[in-house]
Amino acid sequence: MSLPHPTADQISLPIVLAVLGDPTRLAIVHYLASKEGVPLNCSKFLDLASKTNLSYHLAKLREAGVTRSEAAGTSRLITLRRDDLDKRFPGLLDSVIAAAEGDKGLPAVGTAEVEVSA
Amino acid sequence: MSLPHPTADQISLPIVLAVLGDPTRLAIVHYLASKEGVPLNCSKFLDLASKTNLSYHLAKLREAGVTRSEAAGTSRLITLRRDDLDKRFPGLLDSVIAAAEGDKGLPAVGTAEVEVSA
DNA sequence: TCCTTAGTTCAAAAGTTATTGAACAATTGG
DNA sequence: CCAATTGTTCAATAACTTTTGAACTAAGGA
Repeated sequence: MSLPHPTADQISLPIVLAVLGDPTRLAIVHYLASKEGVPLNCSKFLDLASKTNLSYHLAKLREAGVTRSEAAGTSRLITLRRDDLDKRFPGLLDSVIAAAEGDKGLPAVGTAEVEVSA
Repeated sequence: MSLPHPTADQISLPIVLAVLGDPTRLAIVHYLASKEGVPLNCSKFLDLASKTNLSYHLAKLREAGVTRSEAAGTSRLITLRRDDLDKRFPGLLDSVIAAAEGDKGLPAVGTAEVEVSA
Protein backbone atom coordinates (compact mmCIF):
# COMPACT_ATOMS: atom_id res chain seq x y z
CA MET A 1 0.00 0.00 0.00
CA SER A 2 2.47 2.70 -1.09
CA LEU A 3 1.07 6.17 -0.98
CA PRO A 4 0.85 8.39 -4.08
CA HIS A 5 3.66 10.90 -4.63
CA PRO A 6 4.07 13.31 -7.54
CA THR A 7 7.12 12.78 -9.75
CA ALA A 8 9.77 15.49 -9.51
CA ASP A 9 8.53 17.31 -12.60
CA GLN A 10 4.96 17.29 -11.35
CA ILE A 11 5.94 19.36 -8.33
CA SER A 12 4.34 22.79 -8.66
CA LEU A 13 5.79 26.00 -7.26
CA PRO A 14 2.57 27.67 -6.10
CA ILE A 15 1.41 24.44 -4.50
CA VAL A 16 4.70 23.98 -2.65
CA LEU A 17 4.58 27.59 -1.44
CA ALA A 18 0.96 27.29 -0.34
CA VAL A 19 1.71 24.06 1.49
CA LEU A 20 4.68 25.62 3.27
CA GLY A 21 2.60 28.67 4.13
CA ASP A 22 0.98 26.94 7.05
CA PRO A 23 2.75 27.15 10.43
CA THR A 24 2.13 23.51 11.35
CA ARG A 25 3.49 22.20 8.07
CA LEU A 26 6.39 24.63 8.09
CA ALA A 27 7.29 23.37 11.56
CA ILE A 28 7.19 19.79 10.28
CA VAL A 29 9.48 20.61 7.37
CA HIS A 30 11.80 22.57 9.62
CA TYR A 31 12.09 19.63 11.97
CA LEU A 32 12.60 17.14 9.14
CA ALA A 33 15.39 19.35 7.83
CA SER A 34 17.04 19.47 11.25
CA LYS A 35 17.08 15.66 11.33
CA GLU A 36 17.92 15.20 7.69
CA GLY A 37 18.74 11.62 6.72
CA VAL A 38 16.86 10.24 9.69
CA PRO A 39 13.39 9.02 8.64
CA LEU A 40 10.84 10.02 11.26
CA ASN A 41 7.42 8.68 11.99
CA CYS A 42 4.26 10.67 12.45
CA SER A 43 4.21 10.37 16.20
CA LYS A 44 7.20 12.73 16.36
CA PHE A 45 4.82 15.52 15.44
CA LEU A 46 2.03 14.81 17.88
CA ASP A 47 2.73 17.95 19.85
CA LEU A 48 1.86 20.03 16.77
CA ALA A 49 -1.62 18.68 16.14
CA SER A 50 -3.98 15.78 16.76
CA LYS A 51 -3.30 12.45 15.11
CA THR A 52 -6.09 12.96 12.57
CA ASN A 53 -5.04 16.47 11.76
CA LEU A 54 -1.41 15.40 11.40
CA SER A 55 -2.48 12.77 8.93
CA TYR A 56 -4.11 15.56 6.93
CA HIS A 57 -1.08 17.87 7.01
CA LEU A 58 1.36 15.06 6.22
CA ALA A 59 -0.80 14.06 3.26
CA LYS A 60 -0.69 17.65 2.00
CA LEU A 61 3.10 17.70 2.24
CA ARG A 62 3.33 14.36 0.47
CA GLU A 63 0.88 15.29 -2.29
CA ALA A 64 2.75 18.54 -2.91
CA GLY A 65 5.99 16.59 -3.31
CA VAL A 66 7.66 18.12 -0.27
CA THR A 67 7.96 14.88 1.68
CA ARG A 68 8.08 11.20 0.96
CA SER A 69 6.17 8.72 3.14
CA GLU A 70 7.17 5.08 3.10
CA ALA A 71 5.19 2.38 4.85
CA ALA A 72 7.29 0.43 7.35
CA GLY A 73 5.25 -2.00 9.34
CA THR A 74 2.62 -0.08 11.18
CA SER A 75 4.64 3.15 10.86
CA ARG A 76 5.25 5.63 8.08
CA LEU A 77 8.78 6.82 7.59
CA ILE A 78 8.75 10.42 6.49
CA THR A 79 11.62 12.15 4.74
CA LEU A 80 12.17 15.47 2.99
CA ARG A 81 12.38 15.22 -0.80
CA ARG A 82 15.42 17.43 -0.82
CA ASP A 83 16.99 16.16 -4.07
CA ASP A 84 13.82 16.62 -6.05
CA LEU A 85 13.08 20.02 -4.54
CA ASP A 86 16.64 21.23 -5.08
CA LYS A 87 16.58 20.07 -8.66
CA ARG A 88 13.23 21.63 -9.35
CA PHE A 89 13.57 24.87 -7.34
CA PRO A 90 17.27 25.46 -6.58
CA GLY A 91 17.89 27.24 -3.30
CA LEU A 92 14.25 27.43 -2.32
CA LEU A 93 14.22 24.82 0.40
CA ASP A 94 17.47 26.09 1.92
CA SER A 95 16.25 29.66 2.13
CA VAL A 96 12.90 28.61 3.58
CA ILE A 97 14.59 26.44 6.20
CA ALA A 98 17.11 29.13 7.07
CA ALA A 99 14.27 31.62 7.45
CA ALA A 100 12.26 29.20 9.57
CA GLU A 101 15.34 28.73 11.73
CA GLY A 102 15.20 32.38 12.75
CA ASP A 103 11.47 32.37 13.30
CA LYS A 104 10.52 32.34 16.96
CA GLY A 105 6.79 32.01 16.83
CA LEU A 106 6.73 28.94 14.66
CA PRO A 107 5.45 25.95 16.61
CA ALA A 108 8.35 23.76 17.74
CA VAL A 109 8.58 20.01 17.59
CA GLY A 110 9.81 17.88 20.46
CA THR A 111 10.12 20.55 23.11
CA ALA A 112 9.23 17.97 25.75
CA GLU A 113 11.41 15.30 24.17
CA VAL A 114 12.70 12.31 26.11
CA GLU A 115 15.92 10.80 24.78
CA VAL A 116 16.24 7.07 25.35
CA SER A 117 19.76 6.29 26.49
CA ALA A 118 21.35 3.02 25.42
CA MET B 1 -3.80 58.53 2.40
CA SER B 2 -0.79 56.23 2.60
CA LEU B 3 -1.65 52.58 2.87
CA PRO B 4 -0.54 50.42 5.82
CA HIS B 5 2.61 48.35 5.38
CA PRO B 6 4.29 46.10 7.95
CA THR B 7 7.78 47.10 9.07
CA ALA B 8 10.58 44.78 7.92
CA ASP B 9 10.67 42.88 11.20
CA GLN B 10 6.92 42.37 11.19
CA ILE B 11 7.14 40.39 7.95
CA SER B 12 6.23 36.77 8.73
CA LEU B 13 7.59 33.76 6.87
CA PRO B 14 4.44 31.62 6.78
CA ILE B 15 2.37 34.62 5.71
CA VAL B 16 4.79 35.49 2.90
CA LEU B 17 4.79 31.87 1.72
CA ALA B 18 1.01 31.63 1.87
CA VAL B 19 0.64 34.89 -0.04
CA LEU B 20 3.07 33.71 -2.72
CA GLY B 21 1.29 30.39 -2.91
CA ASP B 22 -1.41 31.81 -5.13
CA PRO B 23 -0.83 31.76 -8.89
CA THR B 24 -2.23 35.25 -9.48
CA ARG B 25 -0.06 36.82 -6.79
CA LEU B 26 2.97 34.82 -7.81
CA ALA B 27 2.52 36.11 -11.36
CA ILE B 28 2.32 39.68 -10.04
CA VAL B 29 5.54 39.26 -8.05
CA HIS B 30 7.25 37.59 -10.96
CA TYR B 31 6.34 40.48 -13.23
CA LEU B 32 7.38 43.09 -10.66
CA ALA B 33 10.74 41.33 -10.39
CA SER B 34 11.18 41.35 -14.15
CA LYS B 35 10.65 45.13 -14.16
CA GLU B 36 12.54 45.79 -10.97
CA GLY B 37 13.10 49.46 -10.24
CA VAL B 38 10.19 50.50 -12.42
CA PRO B 39 7.12 51.26 -10.28
CA LEU B 40 4.04 49.84 -11.95
CA ASN B 41 0.40 50.66 -11.48
CA CYS B 42 -2.42 48.22 -10.93
CA SER B 43 -3.71 48.42 -14.46
CA LYS B 44 -0.62 46.51 -15.62
CA PHE B 45 -2.14 43.44 -14.05
CA LEU B 46 -5.65 43.67 -15.42
CA ASP B 47 -5.17 40.61 -17.59
CA LEU B 48 -4.69 38.51 -14.45
CA ALA B 49 -7.95 39.37 -12.70
CA SER B 50 -10.78 41.88 -12.45
CA LYS B 51 -10.10 45.33 -11.04
CA THR B 52 -11.80 44.48 -7.75
CA ASN B 53 -10.04 41.19 -7.39
CA LEU B 54 -6.68 42.76 -8.19
CA SER B 55 -7.26 45.30 -5.47
CA TYR B 56 -7.75 42.37 -3.11
CA HIS B 57 -4.62 40.50 -4.21
CA LEU B 58 -2.47 43.63 -4.19
CA ALA B 59 -3.67 44.39 -0.67
CA LYS B 60 -2.66 40.88 0.41
CA LEU B 61 0.81 41.36 -1.05
CA ARG B 62 1.14 44.76 0.62
CA GLU B 63 -0.12 43.54 4.00
CA ALA B 64 2.28 40.61 3.91
CA GLY B 65 5.16 43.01 3.26
CA VAL B 66 5.97 41.66 -0.18
CA THR B 67 5.15 44.86 -2.06
CA ARG B 68 4.96 48.54 -1.34
CA SER B 69 2.11 50.66 -2.73
CA GLU B 70 2.55 54.41 -2.95
CA ALA B 71 -0.26 56.75 -3.89
CA ALA B 72 0.60 58.90 -6.90
CA GLY B 73 -2.30 60.93 -8.08
CA THR B 74 -5.08 58.62 -9.00
CA SER B 75 -2.64 55.72 -9.41
CA ARG B 76 -0.79 53.46 -7.03
CA LEU B 77 2.84 52.79 -7.75
CA ILE B 78 3.68 49.26 -6.77
CA THR B 79 7.20 47.99 -6.08
CA LEU B 80 8.74 44.83 -4.68
CA ARG B 81 10.14 45.21 -1.16
CA ARG B 82 13.30 43.44 -2.17
CA ASP B 83 15.64 45.01 0.41
CA ASP B 84 13.37 44.17 3.31
CA LEU B 85 12.67 40.66 2.05
CA ASP B 86 16.35 39.98 1.38
CA LYS B 87 17.30 41.21 4.82
CA ARG B 88 14.62 39.19 6.51
CA PHE B 89 14.73 35.98 4.43
CA PRO B 90 18.02 35.90 2.50
CA GLY B 91 17.79 34.15 -0.84
CA LEU B 92 14.10 33.42 -0.59
CA LEU B 93 12.82 35.94 -3.09
CA ASP B 94 15.53 35.10 -5.61
CA SER B 95 14.84 31.40 -5.49
CA VAL B 96 11.10 31.93 -5.75
CA ILE B 97 11.51 34.24 -8.73
CA ALA B 98 13.98 31.93 -10.43
CA ALA B 99 11.55 29.05 -9.93
CA ALA B 100 8.63 31.12 -11.23
CA GLU B 101 10.76 31.95 -14.26
CA GLY B 102 10.82 28.31 -15.26
CA ASP B 103 7.16 27.75 -14.56
CA LYS B 104 5.09 27.53 -17.70
CA GLY B 105 1.58 27.36 -16.37
CA LEU B 106 1.79 30.44 -14.23
CA PRO B 107 -0.47 33.17 -15.62
CA ALA B 108 1.57 35.71 -17.57
CA VAL B 109 1.31 39.48 -17.43
CA GLY B 110 1.26 41.70 -20.48
CA THR B 111 1.10 39.05 -23.15
CA ALA B 112 -0.86 41.47 -25.35
CA GLU B 113 1.31 44.42 -24.42
CA VAL B 114 1.56 47.54 -26.55
CA GLU B 115 4.80 49.50 -26.25
CA VAL B 116 4.47 53.22 -26.81
CA SER B 117 7.35 54.41 -28.94
CA ALA B 118 8.80 57.88 -28.29
C1' DT C 1 -5.59 -15.44 18.71
C1' DC C 2 -6.24 -11.11 21.01
C1' DC C 3 -4.58 -6.75 22.18
C1' DT C 4 -2.03 -2.73 21.26
C1' DT C 5 0.13 0.59 18.42
C1' DA C 6 0.28 3.51 14.31
C1' DG C 7 -1.92 5.70 11.18
C1' DT C 8 -6.00 6.41 7.70
C1' DT C 9 -10.71 7.49 6.18
C1' DC C 10 -15.03 9.59 6.45
C1' DA C 11 -18.50 12.99 7.20
C1' DA C 12 -19.63 17.05 9.51
C1' DA C 13 -18.68 21.58 11.21
C1' DA C 14 -15.95 25.69 11.44
C1' DG C 15 -13.20 28.92 9.53
C1' DT C 16 -10.87 31.32 5.80
C1' DT C 17 -9.97 33.04 1.25
C1' DA C 18 -11.28 34.27 -3.37
C1' DT C 19 -14.48 36.32 -6.60
C1' DT C 20 -18.21 39.24 -7.96
C1' DG C 21 -20.86 43.56 -8.89
C1' DA C 22 -22.53 47.90 -7.43
C1' DA C 23 -21.49 52.01 -5.20
C1' DC C 24 -18.02 55.08 -3.72
C1' DA C 25 -13.78 58.44 -3.41
C1' DA C 26 -9.97 61.14 -5.27
C1' DT C 27 -7.38 63.10 -8.84
C1' DT C 28 -6.77 65.12 -13.19
C1' DG C 29 -7.63 66.95 -17.85
C1' DG C 30 -10.86 69.58 -20.71
C1' DC D 1 -17.20 72.68 -13.03
C1' DC D 2 -17.76 68.14 -15.44
C1' DA D 3 -16.35 63.87 -16.93
C1' DA D 4 -13.11 60.33 -17.16
C1' DT D 5 -9.69 57.53 -15.01
C1' DT D 6 -7.90 54.78 -11.18
C1' DG D 7 -8.50 52.35 -7.68
C1' DT D 8 -11.09 51.17 -3.03
C1' DT D 9 -14.88 49.44 -0.11
C1' DC D 10 -18.79 46.79 0.92
C1' DA D 11 -21.78 42.91 1.15
C1' DA D 12 -22.88 38.64 -0.75
C1' DT D 13 -21.63 34.30 -2.31
C1' DA D 14 -18.85 30.58 -3.74
C1' DA D 15 -15.11 27.77 -3.01
C1' DC D 16 -11.76 26.03 -0.52
C1' DT D 17 -9.07 24.46 3.92
C1' DT D 18 -8.69 23.15 8.51
C1' DT D 19 -10.22 20.74 12.49
C1' DT D 20 -12.85 17.31 14.88
C1' DG D 21 -14.45 12.66 16.50
C1' DA D 22 -15.83 8.09 15.54
C1' DA D 23 -14.97 4.13 12.98
C1' DC D 24 -11.69 1.65 10.62
C1' DT D 25 -7.30 -1.12 8.76
C1' DA D 26 -2.97 -3.34 9.10
C1' DA D 27 1.05 -5.00 11.49
C1' DG D 28 3.34 -6.78 15.48
C1' DG D 29 3.89 -8.59 20.12
C1' DA D 30 2.21 -11.48 24.13
